[in-house]
Amino acid sequence: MYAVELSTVTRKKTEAPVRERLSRETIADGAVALADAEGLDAVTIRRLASDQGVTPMALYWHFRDKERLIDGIVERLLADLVLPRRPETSSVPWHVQLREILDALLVVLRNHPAVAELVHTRILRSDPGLEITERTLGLLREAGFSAEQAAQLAIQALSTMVTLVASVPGKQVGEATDVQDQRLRAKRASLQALSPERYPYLLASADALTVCASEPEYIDLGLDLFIAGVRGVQPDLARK
Amino acid sequence: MYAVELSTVTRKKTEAPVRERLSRETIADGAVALADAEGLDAVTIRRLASDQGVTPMALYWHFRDKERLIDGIVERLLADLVLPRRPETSSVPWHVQLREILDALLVVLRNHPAVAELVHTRILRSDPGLEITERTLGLLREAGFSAEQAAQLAIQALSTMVTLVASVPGKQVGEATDVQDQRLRAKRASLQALSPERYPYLLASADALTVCASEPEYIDLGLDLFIAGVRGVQPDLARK
DNA sequence: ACCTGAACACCGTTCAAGT
DNA sequence: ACCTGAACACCGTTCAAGT
Repeated sequence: MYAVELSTVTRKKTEAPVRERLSRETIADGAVALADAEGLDAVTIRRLASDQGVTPMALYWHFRDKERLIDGIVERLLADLVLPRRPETSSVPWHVQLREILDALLVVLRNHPAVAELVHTRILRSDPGLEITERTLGLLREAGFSAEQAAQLAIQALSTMVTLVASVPGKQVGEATDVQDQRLRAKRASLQALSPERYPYLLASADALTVCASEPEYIDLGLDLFIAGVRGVQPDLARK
Repeated sequence: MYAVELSTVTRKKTEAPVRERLSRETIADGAVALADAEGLDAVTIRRLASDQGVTPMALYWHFRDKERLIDGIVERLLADLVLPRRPETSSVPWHVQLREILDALLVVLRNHPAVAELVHTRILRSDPGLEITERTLGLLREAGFSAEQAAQLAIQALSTMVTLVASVPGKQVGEATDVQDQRLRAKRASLQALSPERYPYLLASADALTVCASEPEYIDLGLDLFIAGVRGVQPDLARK
């Protein structure tokens, strides 16, 4: 693991001859950029510090510990969230509005898929996260769900979106293209080597299980699936 | 982080005076037990070795690296998977069978929620994993989905089950009860401190967002949701 | 207010050597 | 075949000190 990092990665310090001041924002931005480029594992305190041309301990003035730094990353990510305006008439069905809201979340997650998973446990720690949860809960209540059901569905909505972005088959951020090709080739081959008697369906879907032909299609299907699910479990009394 | 571990955890070595032989199975079992007891973060090569009364390097004779060891954990977990028999008549609708299969997966995941997330990228590396995927694909094809759609839905089915178990609100494996209480109290308080004008629905659902009143209910809702979703996106021609 | 230096207690892993 | 010892290149974090 370390060996791979050492041999394939050249540490590009982004330090200017004279460094600009550190701040929570520049650190978090650096972390997002690093994750996008080399994957989440590359995001360490020491690496972030060295990229900024600064001692690891410098970061501790801005964040209490790594956990808070990660909170900062998520906050930075969700800051870009643009929620659709609340419609003025009540003519737009709740499930259409819910889809629009979740789509807005998907947009920011897909901008930085490497850090998407971090959002999972941290939605309620930022303003935009509170906002989107509030809107989601409102729509679910409108659909007839109880406060408790709405809470459970809202949590599942958000984590489904995160999982969706993080589970696109064949994708692994920060992997060199040749390594990725090699990995996928091996995976496909191991599936195609299976017994056709025991695993006919696996063989028929081997390609699609290995790599996603169309990422947008995959994501859209996941969103369709979730919305259809919520409509399917909607309390009968409120159905509309 | 380390400070916390050091102060709250007493390293109980399970070594007998005379150690029994190591094996891939005993190591993987130890890892699962450790994760159950103290959370996934506690599972390190060095800790596992020390628990078995052995040098860290001893593990490298049994597993090429930590990645493979984790594969071993997942294999161990999925070995307990008991799939329902294939019904002999075709009178059982596909979605009922799909539910039974996913329920079987949920059973093993819920046995060891701490390692559930590891299954996500590793289903196809074990025999039982191939088996459940094959069955899932078969039912989806029967429902009228294409080989590609079936693959995408199968992946989402499995990752939804994993996420479901890993996302039960308020749960965090390997956390001392008093620490957990404190964390949840703080979370609830921060939600209840929100502005009632801006966040009326969040306030109404604050408790349910903090901690799960009923875990089985939460999981069941998630499963209902998924099945309803698949039925909702089922190609019209094949609907039955 | 913002950052550095030195130190500590951990990681995963390699390589040569022991039985 | 199975395991140990010593070493390496990393981690996050604390604490005291510098400007």
